[in-house]
Amino acid sequence: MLQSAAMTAPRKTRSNKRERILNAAERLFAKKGFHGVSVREIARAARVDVALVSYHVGKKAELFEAVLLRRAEMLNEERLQMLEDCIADAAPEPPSVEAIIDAFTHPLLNRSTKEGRGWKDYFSLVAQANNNPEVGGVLMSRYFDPVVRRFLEALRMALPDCDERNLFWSYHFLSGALTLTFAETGRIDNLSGGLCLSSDLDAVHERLVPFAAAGFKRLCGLHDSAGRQKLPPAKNR
Amino acid sequence: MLQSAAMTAPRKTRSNKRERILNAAERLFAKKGFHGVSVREIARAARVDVALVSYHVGKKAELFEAVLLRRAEMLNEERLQMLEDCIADAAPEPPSVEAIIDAFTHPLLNRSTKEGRGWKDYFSLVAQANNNPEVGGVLMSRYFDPVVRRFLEALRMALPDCDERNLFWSYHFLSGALTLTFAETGRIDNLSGGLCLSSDLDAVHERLVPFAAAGFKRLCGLHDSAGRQKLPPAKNR
DNA sequence: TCACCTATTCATCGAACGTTGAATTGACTT
DNA sequence: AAGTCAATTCAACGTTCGATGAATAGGTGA
Repeated sequence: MLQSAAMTAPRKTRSNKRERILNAAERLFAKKGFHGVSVREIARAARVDVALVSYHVGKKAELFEAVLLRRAEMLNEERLQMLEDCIADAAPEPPSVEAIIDAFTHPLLNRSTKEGRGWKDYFSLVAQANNNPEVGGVLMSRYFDPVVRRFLEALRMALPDCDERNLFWSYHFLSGALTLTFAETGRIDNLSGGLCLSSDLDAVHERLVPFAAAGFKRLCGLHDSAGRQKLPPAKNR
Repeated sequence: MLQSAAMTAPRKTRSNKRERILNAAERLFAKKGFHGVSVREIARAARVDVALVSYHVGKKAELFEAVLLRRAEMLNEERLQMLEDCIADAAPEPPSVEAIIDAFTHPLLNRSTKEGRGWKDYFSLVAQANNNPEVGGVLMSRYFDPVVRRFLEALRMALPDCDERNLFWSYHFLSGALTLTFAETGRIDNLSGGLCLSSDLDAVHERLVPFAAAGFKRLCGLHDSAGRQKLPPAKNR
């Protein structure tokens, strides 16, 4: 994006080997995790000499970040656009909680179903990273939280006088549900005897939005602030 | 549990090195994942010779399973007991959705807060395993799904005529929210500017139960089956 | 034509990996 | 006192790891 001409058509050289490396890394990191794959294995899968990985991308950790960053940018753009659209559509009323959550989840679930395998691998990678104590609180925050803050602002419009901590925790629950979906581990296939499929993200999209919206409304109060129900103390046992 | 006497007081031999190995493995697997730790590093942390790992536990993969299994058994016992209690307390009425979800989550969150560091490490390990496509659909199913099925049966009592697929997916969302909580990545600390803390599982427990219960009721229909609201088609865009 | 620069290959470094067979210890039985 | 057996240590196997410096190829601009 920064170097305009040199990136798109630099005479005729510039092979696609860097892309091949990133693609292979994406697939293998998604399948086995950062430490579960060697740089040599990635290079082999990309049909590229090992030293080219260092040359084009850098060290192994930099390769991981490059894979993570590559798709995050376009994702974030689309999510913000969809959020602005849904705010504009509802104006001057605030948008519904459902519409906001849909703008948050739809660009992800839709890409994973409608586009190539690369996106599925990418989201599986995100799922593992998000639950990893080494990177979940750092890389994920860096790449995605700026967008998350915008969505939280919108949710404050839809849920006025909402308690801040309830809002953050509600988002946390939504993030966890979405994240486990991306992992596509097949566990629900087993549990449901084949009635539900991890890979059926359309089925998730139909259900995650109302599920999470109900949770947000319950915690963050959809009623007038006077009549809001109090949380149970949860001090049993 | 099988060998009764030899386990508890075998004269005086039988050091605790096997336990030390499992403890060190639990901590390091939780921090860096299966492939991120070497057997030698685990042995070093346990202050034990490398070969003792193979002798007492077996191969690296068997060590991982042993760590996972060790606490799963007592967890499952307590969860089932709490479920039976909550069913008995409510009888002859079916228990509330909130009570069932509390029986499902409380034994986990409570141990993680009230007991030693080992339990926190264990749950962090579970969080990573649950989101890992290599083991999330196999090991997690094997160790925890028998208990999950019992909870789903109870939820069918509380939510009669519930659509089966909605029930499974609702559980999936709950599992994701709970799982991300266990990871304790610190991401919400950053996002909320310190207002919420990953380590504050009491705050989670207060909120996860009503959040998830609202989602279950929304998806699985708390009203009479005639007046149930239909899901939006989600075919927008 | 020649120098230049990027892209690519080759060869190799030391370190760490998981696992195992053989040797040693030490408390108990006979 | 000798024997037994589980627990533990020691040493080493062959393999793979991430990284890099030096050499090569090949199209481009001077």
